[in-house]
Amino acid sequence: MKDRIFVIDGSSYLYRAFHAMPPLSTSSGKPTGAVKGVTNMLINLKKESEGSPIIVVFDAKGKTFRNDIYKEYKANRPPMPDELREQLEPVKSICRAIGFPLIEISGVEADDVIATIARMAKDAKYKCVISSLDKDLMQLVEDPDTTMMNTMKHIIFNEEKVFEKFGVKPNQVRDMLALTGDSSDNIPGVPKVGQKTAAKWLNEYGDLEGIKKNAESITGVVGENLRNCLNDLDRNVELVSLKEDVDLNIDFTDLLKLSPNDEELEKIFTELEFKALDKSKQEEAPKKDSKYKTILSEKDLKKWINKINKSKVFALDTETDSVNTVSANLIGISISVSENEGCYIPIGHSYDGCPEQLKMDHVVKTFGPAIEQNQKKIVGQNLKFDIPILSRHGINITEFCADTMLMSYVLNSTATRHGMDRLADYYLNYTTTKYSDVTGTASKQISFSEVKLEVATDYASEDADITLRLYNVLAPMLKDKPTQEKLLHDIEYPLVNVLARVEQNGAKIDKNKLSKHSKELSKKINELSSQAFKIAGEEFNLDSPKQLLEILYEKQGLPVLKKTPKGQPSTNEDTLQRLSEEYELPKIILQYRTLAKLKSTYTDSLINIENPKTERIHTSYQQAVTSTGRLSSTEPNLQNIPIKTAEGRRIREAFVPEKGNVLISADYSQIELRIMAHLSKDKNLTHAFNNDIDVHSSTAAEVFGISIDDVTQDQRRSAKAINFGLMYGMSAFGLTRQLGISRGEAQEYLDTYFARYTGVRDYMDNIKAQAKEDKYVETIMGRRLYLKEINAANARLRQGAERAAINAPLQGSAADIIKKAMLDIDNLIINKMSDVKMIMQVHDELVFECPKNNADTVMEKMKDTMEQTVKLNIPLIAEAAIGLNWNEAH
DNA sequence: TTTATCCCCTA
DNA sequence: GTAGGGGATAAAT
Repeated sequence: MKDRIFVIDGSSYLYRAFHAMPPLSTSSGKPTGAVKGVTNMLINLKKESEGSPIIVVFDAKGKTFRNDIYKEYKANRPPMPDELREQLEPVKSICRAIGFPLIEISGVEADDVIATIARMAKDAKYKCVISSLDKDLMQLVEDPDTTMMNTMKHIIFNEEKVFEKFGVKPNQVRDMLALTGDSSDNIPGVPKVGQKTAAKWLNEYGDLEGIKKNAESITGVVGENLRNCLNDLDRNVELVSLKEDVDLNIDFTDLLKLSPNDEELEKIFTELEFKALDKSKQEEAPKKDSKYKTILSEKDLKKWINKINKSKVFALDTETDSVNTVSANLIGISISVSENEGCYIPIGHSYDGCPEQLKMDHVVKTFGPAIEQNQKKIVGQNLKFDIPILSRHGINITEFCADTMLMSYVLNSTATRHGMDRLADYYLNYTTTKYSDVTGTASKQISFSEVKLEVATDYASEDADITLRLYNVLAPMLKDKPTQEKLLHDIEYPLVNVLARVEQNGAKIDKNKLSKHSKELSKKINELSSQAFKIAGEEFNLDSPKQLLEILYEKQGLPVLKKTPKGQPSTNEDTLQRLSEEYELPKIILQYRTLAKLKSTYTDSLINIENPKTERIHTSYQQAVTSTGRLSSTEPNLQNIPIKTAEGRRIREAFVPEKGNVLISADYSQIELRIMAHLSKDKNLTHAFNNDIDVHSSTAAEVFGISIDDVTQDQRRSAKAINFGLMYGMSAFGLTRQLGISRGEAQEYLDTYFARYTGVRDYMDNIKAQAKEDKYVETIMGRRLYLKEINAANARLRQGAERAAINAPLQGSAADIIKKAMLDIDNLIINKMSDVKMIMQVHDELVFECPKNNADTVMEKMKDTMEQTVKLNIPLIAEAAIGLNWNEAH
């Protein structure tokens, strides 16, 4: 066998490691995640190479010859993130210290250097293994002595594997890339031609020349597109072809030498605080050797009860046949008391040949009390799901140790999404078995109860195991952040049970009212469609922006006022509104849209989503989704029920109480502006709120230099736009659009505003400066939003982060406050007002249902609790009302 | 059947 | 200009 050499695409792995690893850093704050990832990879490869030479290639700075061929080449590539740039040098030092020759050649790309080395290796009769993730390099595999490997996934690409992945041979990869283009390199391909189509053509006609010759015979839109692009294809081939004769300034024999410097390496590792890379730990990659146990006997169950009793903490997870907490049946429970260990207690599985399981009754009677007594040790992932399920079976959890989803959320709301699969990937670098892996999807989906016990045991126990492992990683991270840990324990954890109750309570809807409304809408929608078709002279799908733009702009010839981000003429409300001043059709479309939206999104879907068992609708509140700390609401979203138009408010009228009850709604008045007054301590703003003066009128009086009594409706409207705009970090340009005034006028408004409200001005300046320094902003309760783009070189990204820096403390503090109010109110309900139900939260509003007779007292109490829940420099005001439907109560 | 795009509803 | 969810269509799979 020939000797091998390995060539590593350093840049490729650096980027990959940067995105795959959590943002680790040294105690002094130096980012090290990517360095660690690459280092791991290098060490693994060194072991695997069995002493063969290893060469590392990096991209050099600056443009390459490809930019001369095509000036847009890689033009859309964002600059390297600062956090990655800082890690570039350490990575190179480590490569050198390990002893790998490191090559950077300017004017060409790393890919060209790699191609050159592969060619040199071939000349010297070596086999070449390229370690990279870049598909461009696949073309080099056309040589049988050259292979490519994905070091992280341990896949070796030879000719066969390339064909498996791309559907073409390595020597056709070049042509394929020319056809499809490459969005990451900004090379445009033939529109609508992806891997599949390109492979089909290449297999049919052999190569690009063959395709070009037969271009006339290819039918359809793609054929048309191909013929339009013929001129670009040669250029594309030139761009994707690799240069094999780069002058490397080094002899091949010199590339084969290894010159390790262990002392230097040790020193670098110490500087980077890489303890885990000690020699002892380099020996073996962690291997999964879990022993998960299926619990089928009373004796085994007892054993695990003992384990729980003796444990410090344990992870718990439930398996059900539905994601809906109101109707889900308990299928099994999994437990883990130590890492790489776990058990699954099946209860409700049912399939042919299913072994006999423990009876639900027995589990509830013996295991239930064990869980309840040890509940302060429970670690879960999204316990808001498990708690109501267990509760329906008589196992009540009111307190728990930790919820890994919320730990991750409070640590950093935007680092990753917070579902378990993502957390395992992000924090443990572990790929979990997915729910759909065991149940299938869509038409082939089976219930979890039909999953075989062996499979279910592995899946469910792994969930508990991973949850525990996540806890072990996240808990120390939180210990370093006492403010965030307090937020977690004081607000987020107690809120879990409260939200679970709100969800279980649900809201009653008047289905008759909704279906009547739906029918009326249908009728009007049909009338409007007919009118639209008449004007258009043909029938078309009014719901299709694509068809609509053809009718409006191509057939009717209306002027194009605005385009969508993707370059299509826009048909959005704003545009149609302006067009309808002169034309009839846009006006009809607008009316159609309004009604169609109400029908499909609200009337019809609310009717459909009512739970047959409770005859109420149960939303699901997401506690770990928003960047700022707000809740969000799904299935259905109860936080976007219409209110602005009369027609829309009819939807709110369908939210009703049970007979004998009423609805109470209480919402914070101007809470975000009040928080701005509190945080900025601005004199003018504080004065308005302390004296209960209408804040928008007050702003109008200041900005327009008039007495508050002389403020017109129009001036108040402008002031309101300014106030809201400020909270969103808006510029004069944005205000121009909002108010339809000139740029100069808008700037004047803002200048005057800041001259009058110097506290607000200073606050905004300070928060931005602070954000640039810290890379995060905080709410009044210490909730953090990390802003990694706050110092970005790209102005658009940086300004976006600046706006978020201004808005997040306002929006997030408001979220903190209403969450605290919900806890206070829930306490009140449990202890003193058991006939009151909290049924909805809409960011600054809470909705309750309670018996009619004491509604006045309840309303006052809720209003008072909301107002007193935190003490700010200005008063908090909640406005409350009682009604027989949500519209009336608001 | 999944994914991306456009549009529109809320605080 | 901030923060969200979701319906319908059309293309990709």
